[in-house]
Amino acid sequence: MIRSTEKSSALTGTTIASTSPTKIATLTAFPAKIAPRDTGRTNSPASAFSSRSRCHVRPTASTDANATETQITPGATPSVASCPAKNARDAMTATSTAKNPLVVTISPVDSSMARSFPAMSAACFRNRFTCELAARGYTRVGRARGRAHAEADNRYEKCYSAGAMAQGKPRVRFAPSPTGYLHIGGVRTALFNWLWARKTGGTFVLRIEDTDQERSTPENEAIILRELRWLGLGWDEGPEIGGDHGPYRQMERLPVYQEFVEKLIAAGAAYRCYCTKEELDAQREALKARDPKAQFRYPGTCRDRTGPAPDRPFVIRFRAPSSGSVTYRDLVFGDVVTPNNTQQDAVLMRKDGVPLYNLGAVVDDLTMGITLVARGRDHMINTPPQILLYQALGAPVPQFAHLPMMLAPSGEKLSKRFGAVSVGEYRERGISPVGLMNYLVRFGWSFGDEEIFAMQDLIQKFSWENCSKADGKFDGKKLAAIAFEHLKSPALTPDDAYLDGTLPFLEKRGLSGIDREAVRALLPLIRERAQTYVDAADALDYFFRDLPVYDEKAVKKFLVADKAPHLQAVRDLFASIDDFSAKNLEARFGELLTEKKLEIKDVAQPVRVAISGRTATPGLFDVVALVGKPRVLARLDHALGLIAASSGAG
RNA sequence: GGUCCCAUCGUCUAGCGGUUAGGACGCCGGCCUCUCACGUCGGUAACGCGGGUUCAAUUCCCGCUGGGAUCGCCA
Repeated sequence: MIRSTEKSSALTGTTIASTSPTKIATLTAFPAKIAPRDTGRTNSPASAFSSRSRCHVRPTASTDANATETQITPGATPSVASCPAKNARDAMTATSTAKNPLVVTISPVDSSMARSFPAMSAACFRNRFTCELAARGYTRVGRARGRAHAEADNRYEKCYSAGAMAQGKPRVRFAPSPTGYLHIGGVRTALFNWLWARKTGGTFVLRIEDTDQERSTPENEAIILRELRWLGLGWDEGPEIGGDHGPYRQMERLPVYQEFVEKLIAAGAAYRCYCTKEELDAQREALKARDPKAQFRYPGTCRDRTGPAPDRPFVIRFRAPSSGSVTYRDLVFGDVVTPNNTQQDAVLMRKDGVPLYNLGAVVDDLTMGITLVARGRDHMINTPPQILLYQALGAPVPQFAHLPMMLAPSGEKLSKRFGAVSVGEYRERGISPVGLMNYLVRFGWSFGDEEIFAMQDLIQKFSWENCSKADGKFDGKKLAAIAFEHLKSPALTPDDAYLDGTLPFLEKRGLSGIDREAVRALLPLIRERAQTYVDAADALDYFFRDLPVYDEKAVKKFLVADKAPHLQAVRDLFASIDDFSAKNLEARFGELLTEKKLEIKDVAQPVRVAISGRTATPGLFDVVALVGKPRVLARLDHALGLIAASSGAG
């Protein structure tokens, strides 16, 4: 029984009916309607639910006040329940065990589609169906592939947000290891976490994962903290500022890991392993020699060891389950199912009591109350074993969000080999920090067609839902262009920020003690010409010297003997002018040109070179006005001197 | 090889079953112009392949191919 909001125009089959949801059938009969479509093809309803299918639904405790329209009668037994895919069966089970009536809508849809609803393909219907389940208060475990689900995802996201707010603010973290400079990929991870914390009023925790004692250094840590501050990514809890969940360096938390390891051992989820690294390496080598393709797994020598413990150092291993699977709902990637039989008894803690990554991360995220773990996709493979640890600990599992990877233009992992990968290098190149973050945030995240954002914008607009899943390649030109957009616009980079960014580079050029306000006055001329703060300092250079640094080629080309009379005339003209405003200068200059029957292009370049030392500057009269009469005259005299000297010598 | 993940211009992306497949960077050309820029106008260029579902597939489903991640007492 179909009700649809038909429009007669829709009968043509080309016009789309209203975009408002079109209500459809009473779904008591739902299973019978979708199942029987046996086309005789291989794509039967059952096979439509393959093991690759992504839709999972689970009843939640929610009650849905809106569920008054059309309903699937709870308890209805779907006739496709016998389909081979467990996932699909889960979905169907949700139907049959639903406590609340379900409402199914199709939107938007044209009337012919609504009419043919009973015959819709199982796959197609399943999508609609699960979307609506999710939207109606059912937790869909994971995002389905494809876009038909986006609406539900969207609504789901809102549900989630609301839920998280009710339970308490999100706590997110950035957990770099101080084994090198702060990598721009790491910055992106930090940024996404930071944005989420700021958007939701949550907490951004900074944790230093310094358990790799071989490579971690305090210097590297200091650099990371400094760069994060430079970017404006301040943390709410972490090194140097403390917090209620500290300490925030893993090497200062060793007793915590010890405590959790003991819990795990007591619960039988972990055990002491007395095998030495050498023994295992030898076994690994032996296996590789026998069968290069085979993958070595810990043989379980100490797994069920009985009797007295050997008097030897031991590591702690996880007793990994060999059956079942781990499923988690990634905020970006949707459902991820990983069978446990691929897990092995990984080492959790070294013999010296220092935890390995998975243990450290889980214990810290747990004890620091982290509610959402957002990190690079390269960590995705670590998530199932970490969830297993949470479960072994009887602890709540946080949410996860993985970000697609940023690759070098070659498609390889972004590394030093590619070029600049550390934040410091971009700072030294004079890239605007907000511009850098704007580039980074647009990498794997989008907001319609918008490209340029102020940080406030981003905080408001950011969401996991708009993250993409595909890896991408770093593009330095695009970064430069976006950073430039930020420097160009006073709205995006206020004068004071611009000055803060530029002054250090002026100092590097030996121009220290410069009057901030004097630079401020020049900013309008500079902004649209400087892609970076380095460019800005360069463009500002000759305003702050007695004499500019003369470019050799420019001098050779424009400060030549036959231009000397022009320069002299200009010099005399300028000397006679008291109102040194750009406007007045231009007017008087024009008169001179008319009088001498000259064209501006014959004179402008020599004058420009004489005054700035270079061929490319802002408008000539702006430059003259801002360099100021005394220095302009001095420079013209100097240029005249240069010409005289060279023609005398030549 | 096992496991996991992904797939729209060269690059970053929009797209949520009907679009002349949009924007941005890059590149090319025009305009503006005292130089350099900015700005502006225009051009270039993409749905990996094969099936299925549908009146209609870039979009939903499956397979293939391709790419990536990972398989450490690194993180």
